[in-house]
Amino acid sequence: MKKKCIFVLGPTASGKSAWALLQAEKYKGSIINIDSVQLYKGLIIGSAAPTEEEKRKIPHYLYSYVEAPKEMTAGDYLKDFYQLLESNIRFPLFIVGGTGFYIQALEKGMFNIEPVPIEFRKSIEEELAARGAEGLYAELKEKDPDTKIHINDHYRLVRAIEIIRYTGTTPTELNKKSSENKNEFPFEYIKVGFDFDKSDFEERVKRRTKKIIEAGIIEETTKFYNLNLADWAPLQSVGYKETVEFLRSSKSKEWLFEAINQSTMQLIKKQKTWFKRDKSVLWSNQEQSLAQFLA
RNA sequence: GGCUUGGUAGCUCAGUUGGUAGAGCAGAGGAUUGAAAAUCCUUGUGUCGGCGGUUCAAUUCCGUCCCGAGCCA
Repeated sequence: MKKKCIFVLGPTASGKSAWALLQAEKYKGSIINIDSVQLYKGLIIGSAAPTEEEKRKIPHYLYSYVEAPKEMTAGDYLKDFYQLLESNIRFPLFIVGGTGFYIQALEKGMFNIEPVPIEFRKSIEEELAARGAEGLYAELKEKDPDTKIHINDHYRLVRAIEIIRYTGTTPTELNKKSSENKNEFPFEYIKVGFDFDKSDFEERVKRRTKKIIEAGIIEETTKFYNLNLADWAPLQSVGYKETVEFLRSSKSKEWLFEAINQSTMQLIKKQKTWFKRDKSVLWSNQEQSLAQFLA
């Protein structure tokens, strides 16, 4: 039988994990995480990562395994993913999560350049801080006239300059090459999506936020906060960044609830925008689609 | 009751030496190739508390009333 994969995607709080768990049991498959926060060890409550009990039922991979202060990148994720596939894991694979960027990276690959040394980026960032973005942006425009990067998007600006200076080629060029090479995902796959209307999400998110706070996101965050890890990238994510602020400035628990609630709704909106443009996602009759695909 | 002060966009507030107003946040839409739950872009008509008066013209000045805050009784 061919090895098959099912991407289970959608905004946060859309019920994809629960569905995937059921289906993985039914088809005796396994579950792989594709959520950029659930990767980290110790960030369980705030990211609504699966519980130990859930993980016992079905093999789960790439959950809670990255230890602070390590920070993951999409490239690291790809590496870990393919390394995992070298071991003997059960198919069908349910790849579950809401990080569109990672899903895209798996599906279409990423251009293959060697990691740029940190000093490289550091010097560019210093240049940016000292002299502003104009110079760097002019350099980018000169080398890569078709760039879509905005001058205010400093993160992408620095990354583009780093690529240009280190590799001598441009992001646009690399992009073209990688789409010609088509490093496609090596298995047969479908993508099923889960989604709700905004008003339904409002209800779900309120419940989720309440649960997260009651389950102890404050305690969870405090552990990292006390280790001076407030700047650790994953702690900038929804739920944790609000809790860090809560710990820093004596805000009320009501404030925390509202803040997490709002950020979660914003996250959902952004995730919807990401998934909307992927026309191959099956948004309805997920179970039939799955049965058909696995038949 | 008197004095002071405030009432401007859903929220917090700028501002207009008189020519009907603008930021941040929120909301809406979008981008997204190693931070992605991050980062960035686009998007602002609202009886400028009510009613009167002065004026060619009032959100701006004057009067009065309503609501909030503070102080004094």
